[in-house]
Amino acid sequence: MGASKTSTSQPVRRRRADVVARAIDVLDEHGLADWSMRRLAADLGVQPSALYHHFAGKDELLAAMADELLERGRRPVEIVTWESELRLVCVELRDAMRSHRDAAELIAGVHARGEGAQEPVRRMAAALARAGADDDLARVGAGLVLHFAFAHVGDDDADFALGLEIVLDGLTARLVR
Amino acid sequence: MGASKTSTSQPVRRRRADVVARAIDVLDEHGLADWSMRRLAADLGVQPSALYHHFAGKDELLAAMADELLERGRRPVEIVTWESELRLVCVELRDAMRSHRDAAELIAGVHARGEGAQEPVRRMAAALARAGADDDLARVGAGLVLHFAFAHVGDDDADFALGLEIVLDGLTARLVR
DNA sequence: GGCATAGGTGAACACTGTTCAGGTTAGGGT
DNA sequence: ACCCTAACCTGAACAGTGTTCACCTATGCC
Repeated sequence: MGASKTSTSQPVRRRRADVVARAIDVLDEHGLADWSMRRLAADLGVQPSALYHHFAGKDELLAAMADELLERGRRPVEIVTWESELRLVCVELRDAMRSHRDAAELIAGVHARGEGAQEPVRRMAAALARAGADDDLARVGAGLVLHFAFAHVGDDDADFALGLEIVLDGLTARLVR
Repeated sequence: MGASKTSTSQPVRRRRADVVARAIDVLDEHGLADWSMRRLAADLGVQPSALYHHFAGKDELLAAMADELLERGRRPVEIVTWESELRLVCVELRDAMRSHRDAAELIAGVHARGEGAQEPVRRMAAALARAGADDDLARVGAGLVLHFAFAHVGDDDADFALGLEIVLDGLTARLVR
């Protein structure tokens, strides 16, 4: 961005965003298993304790990283059918999880702890609800597709597509009745 | 040391199975997050280093715990159809994952690391192959059902059953064509 | 009875996340 | 221009973690 510093707008202590960006760099360089608060702090040239002014703890920082990766993966596409929406969310998720080293473990782990990465499942549940699914079907179906995406990031494109079609078939059978 | 017998150390010999059983007790009492080699060792009245005569490391021990829990969950039931086999494996998995505190995280984590808990997915893939699925469908289908079971342990019985039926519907559509 | 070895000791290494009292710096309001 | 507040950071410490090492010992087998 070519924006110059404007004194009219908020100074925007964007330290937090810097930390997240750096945290993702550290993830790329060392992997999730070797990612640590201390290593990130060292990489930032800062004491570990400084990180606790931006994040309550490691889990919150990891959640912010996951959300950032999901946000970067968003693509503005016009949605037509509920199936295309589900497919799009899956593709976005898949791309996000493959965009950086260990991003799949990161995102799945954060979601398992219920600390973030909640938006994809909300979007899918909403799409299913719009398609006429009742609450149970929307909730279960969205969770089904989400966890399918989590579990099959490592699969090749053909396997991933096949698995997704199986799930969508099962959902269709319950929606268009 | 010299003349008197050391009062602080009394070697108690254990076997591998004893250690695993105790490890599961510790899991029940403290949860997975607070489970540690040192805590288990203390619970056994043994030095942490003694555990490394039975297991190469923490991961191997956790894998042994997961396998033990899955083994305990096995039930000898006669199988008729591929669907009933898949359902049975799911129920066994679900029961195993609910049988002890944090058993779901344990089993899913161990499986994610590819260190054990590989039998359920093999059984399901074999059932699908017997039903006429090609290699791709058997592999993808088994993984689909397995990860569904992993991801939805926390759901109530109705949600779990609904999700399973959706997946089975999707599979049926591709098998009986 | 001797011996191999499975099992155990206790200390140490190199880490981890987190907390805390206290210092430094930058911006906005008066 | 000043002060004040809040954000930001320091450095040390706490309470753990998994793992390794050299050395010792009890048990079962020939």
